[in-house]
Amino acid sequence: MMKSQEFDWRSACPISSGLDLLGDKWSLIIIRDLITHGTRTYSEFLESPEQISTNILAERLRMLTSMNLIERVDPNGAARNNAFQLTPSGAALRPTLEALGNWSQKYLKSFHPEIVSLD
Amino acid sequence: MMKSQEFDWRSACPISSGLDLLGDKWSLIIIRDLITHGTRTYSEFLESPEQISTNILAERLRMLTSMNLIERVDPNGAARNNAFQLTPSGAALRPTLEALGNWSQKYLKSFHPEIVSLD
DNA sequence: AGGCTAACTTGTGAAATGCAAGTTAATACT
DNA sequence: AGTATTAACTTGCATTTCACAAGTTAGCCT
Repeated sequence: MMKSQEFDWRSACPISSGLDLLGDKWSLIIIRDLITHGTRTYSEFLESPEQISTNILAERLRMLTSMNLIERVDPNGAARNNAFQLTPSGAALRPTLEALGNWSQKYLKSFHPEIVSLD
Repeated sequence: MMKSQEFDWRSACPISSGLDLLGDKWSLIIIRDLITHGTRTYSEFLESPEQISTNILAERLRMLTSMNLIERVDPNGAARNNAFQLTPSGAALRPTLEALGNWSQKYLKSFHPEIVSLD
């Protein structure tokens, strides 16, 4: 188990620091789902086509919450049906995800023909 | 060993597809070094403060080359002192990295006080 | 109050990563 | 020309992360 406040940053570079936090296959998928849908419950995240597994989802939700990128819609409510939403700092990742999505559309089509366009 | 042409894409979403390729701790560090320095040899990559290990570096250079994001400066030359450079599609990742760097600077300072500003 | 189900946790095997050492071949030196 | 040096890797093994399946807990509904 990892307490996210005590991260091991590889360097002082902002890009590498961003990757220290979000440079894995799942964290930004969670952010994407929240940008797309506004709020999302635990089981709604599981329905995304990428098929995250339950332990990874739980751990990422914990870490994203501890880094204040996401929060419960009802902070004091019980977990059941208590969706997550982006905080301002999580929502501020939108330009990064848009840039990545645009890049992928443009340059991955030849490797991945089924890739869809963003609207 | 992985032949990058036969990637397992998790979905048709451009964001998840970008992360399938680049969503790890090292690929975008290599791209960053090339954006910053123009060209970089194998041993120059090893000097970056993040300290990639040699096997991971070799594998990532292979896969980024196979996906046409980077290339040798001298495509027909021997490996020794034959630096890498970005192709147009690799260079097109610049806006994504800038967006990520800007985000990190703004929102990670409280967790990582030593983080430096981009110029 | 009993059953259902959302939100997890736990256990175990597989894969990715990190670390140290070894190999190869091009260049530099004498 | 022969030898030493070193850049660019590869290999083997320990460690960490991840995936998959199953189990647990606690709200909610009737």
